[in-house]
Amino acid sequence: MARYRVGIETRERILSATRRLLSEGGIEGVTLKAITAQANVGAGSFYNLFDSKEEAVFEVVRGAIEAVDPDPEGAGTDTLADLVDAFVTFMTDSSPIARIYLQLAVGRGLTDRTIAERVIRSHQRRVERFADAWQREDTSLTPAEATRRAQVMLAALTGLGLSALLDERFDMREHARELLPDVPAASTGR
Amino acid sequence: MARYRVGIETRERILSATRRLLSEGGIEGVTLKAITAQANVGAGSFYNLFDSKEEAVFEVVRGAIEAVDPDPEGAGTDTLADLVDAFVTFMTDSSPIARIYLQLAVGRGLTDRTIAERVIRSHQRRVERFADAWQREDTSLTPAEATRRAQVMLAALTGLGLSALLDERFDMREHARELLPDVPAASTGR
DNA sequence: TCCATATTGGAGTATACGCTACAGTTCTGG
DNA sequence: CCAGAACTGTAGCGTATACTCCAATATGGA
Repeated sequence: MARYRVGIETRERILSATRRLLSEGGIEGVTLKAITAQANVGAGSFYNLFDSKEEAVFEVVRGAIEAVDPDPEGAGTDTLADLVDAFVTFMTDSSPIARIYLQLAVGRGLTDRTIAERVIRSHQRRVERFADAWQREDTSLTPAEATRRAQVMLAALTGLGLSALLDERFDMREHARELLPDVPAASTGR
Repeated sequence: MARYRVGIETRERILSATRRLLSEGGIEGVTLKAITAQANVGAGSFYNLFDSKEEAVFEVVRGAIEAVDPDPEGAGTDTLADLVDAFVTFMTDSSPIARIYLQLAVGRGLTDRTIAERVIRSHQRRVERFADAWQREDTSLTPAEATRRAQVMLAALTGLGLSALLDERFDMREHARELLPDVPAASTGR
């Protein structure tokens, strides 16, 4: 089912509309009606290009996550600080989309097996990247230990991100800094 | 509008039904129809006793959280380990209800101001309890530092809990132990 | 040019759900 | 025992939603 050019363009238009609605009105504002109105497209056209509304939403969220990746090529050159920074940036700068991400991961992931697996997989990939970076910085670490630490660190980041999204006065970057192994000043115990 | 005895009993019946449905079918299974059928009650009776479906759900979740509180009297005798343990127990043992809690906190909290404030408040209370316990165990800590640590610790616990709920193979208790300040030489088993 | 295939719009479908109106029944304090 | 308040069940209202159907039209490779 090769696409014609117009179809591809319409697809882009739909994704833009979805992204915009997601950013401005949260996940609640994204109804099929809203998307098709915003994109100037009929419902039939939408379903000619997407299998479901969720597919469009996922696509947008995926794009937002990729946009802050410090090493999109997978060259293995990212540091722990880079990765933490990327996570914090995603949570604070693209906060409307980060909200959606958490709402999907938690709200739907805890209910829907398929989504849960999707979330777990992407989470594990992230854990691996954190663990790799950690080992690159502290070569004395065993892989198992690095993974364990990465897991706890990502959990903490997720929790901090949640706090930040719920309470905008919460300074996520400040707290996230403490998670890094060697803090320049104020040595935090571990 | 003082309640009659029958009304109070009906209320209990509705809460039991809600709790049961919540545990067995998750938040999706809890429709008004399901509740009223399970409780042998008409919709009219339900709304005579509750303002909304949510009220009943909140009530059930609140009860489940209180049930694992290591110091329900607020005597100030709970240790950090107690608090962590209670959190882990809530997440793992009452996992269906913990799921609901997170779904409400995240799914609705990120959308609905009222719910967000509710969640933030209860979160702050928990942070304070963790910080107090931490100070009791390490009297050299300043209140600000204790709070900061408590915040990060709770964030990590929340994140770990999320992992545990998404992936049942994830051993939350194991990871949570690492968060405590002084690990007494990795003693396995409990 | 031809024509198989892709695209389009939007009215219409199916359905689910929270909640209410209301008339009849039960409760309970005095 | 009785008056007024609380309680009860049923029927159905109102609304919102994702998605389908299909006839008409556009596209672009041969």
